[in-house]
Amino acid sequence: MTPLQLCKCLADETRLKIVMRVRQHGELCVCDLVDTLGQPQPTVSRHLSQLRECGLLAVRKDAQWAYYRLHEGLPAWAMDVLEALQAPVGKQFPLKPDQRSGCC
Amino acid sequence: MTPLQLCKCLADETRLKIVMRVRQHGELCVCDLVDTLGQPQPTVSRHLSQLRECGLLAVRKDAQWAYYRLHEGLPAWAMDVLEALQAPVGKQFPLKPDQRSGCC
DNA sequence: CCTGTATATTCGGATTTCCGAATTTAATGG
DNA sequence: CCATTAAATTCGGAAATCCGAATATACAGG
Repeated sequence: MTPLQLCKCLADETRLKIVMRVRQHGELCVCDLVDTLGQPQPTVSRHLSQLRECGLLAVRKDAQWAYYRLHEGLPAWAMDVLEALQAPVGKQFPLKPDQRSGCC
Repeated sequence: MTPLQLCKCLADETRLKIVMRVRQHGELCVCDLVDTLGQPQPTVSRHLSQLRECGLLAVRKDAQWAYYRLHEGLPAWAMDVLEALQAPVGKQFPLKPDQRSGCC
């Protein structure tokens, strides 16, 4: 995970939103992301694959659902970047439990 | 300057290097950047224009030279992002005064 | 003026990135 | 089995990005 790779991962609106929201919630399933992002499921899934392959996100699969989280092995500087980016964007999307899609 | 815009600015190897080096030195002229980046002058100039237009860099022109610096009006969270990114990349390019190109 | 140096801009094409549509895989429950 | 739901993948084309080459602009010094 180089700084350039991280920046490229975050240089797309959908991916940036995904990472920020996953960071806020600790763990999110794909259907929650699809609902709140308003983007078609294949699009979200493609971006998730990308974020997984570059080591930014990790998955946990439970039955038919997939739960994404920040990868534990992320270096400290990367976590610092995400924290700094959350300041202006993150606060705007506080997702209360009762606003969840409830799909899973 | 939104987080997405910042990430896009930094999602290119040349631009990332430019910003990190400018941040380290406070101010750098174009010819210094051209020399140390090993990229053709039009390429560097194009990236500098981009970074200027999005508000990341500011210019000071003195005679035939142009000196670039981080824009003073950058929000705190953006400065934090740059600081976090400097940890892994920045330390690798400490440019001592006697390693300057000396062109200006 | 004329030359040389520093920087910026333009233009076309090549490459990369992104997305829509359709399909596939996998797991669950009847 | 079959239908349904969640998620991933594939494919082709559209759109955005990047770069090389050439040119333009601006300034300094003779």
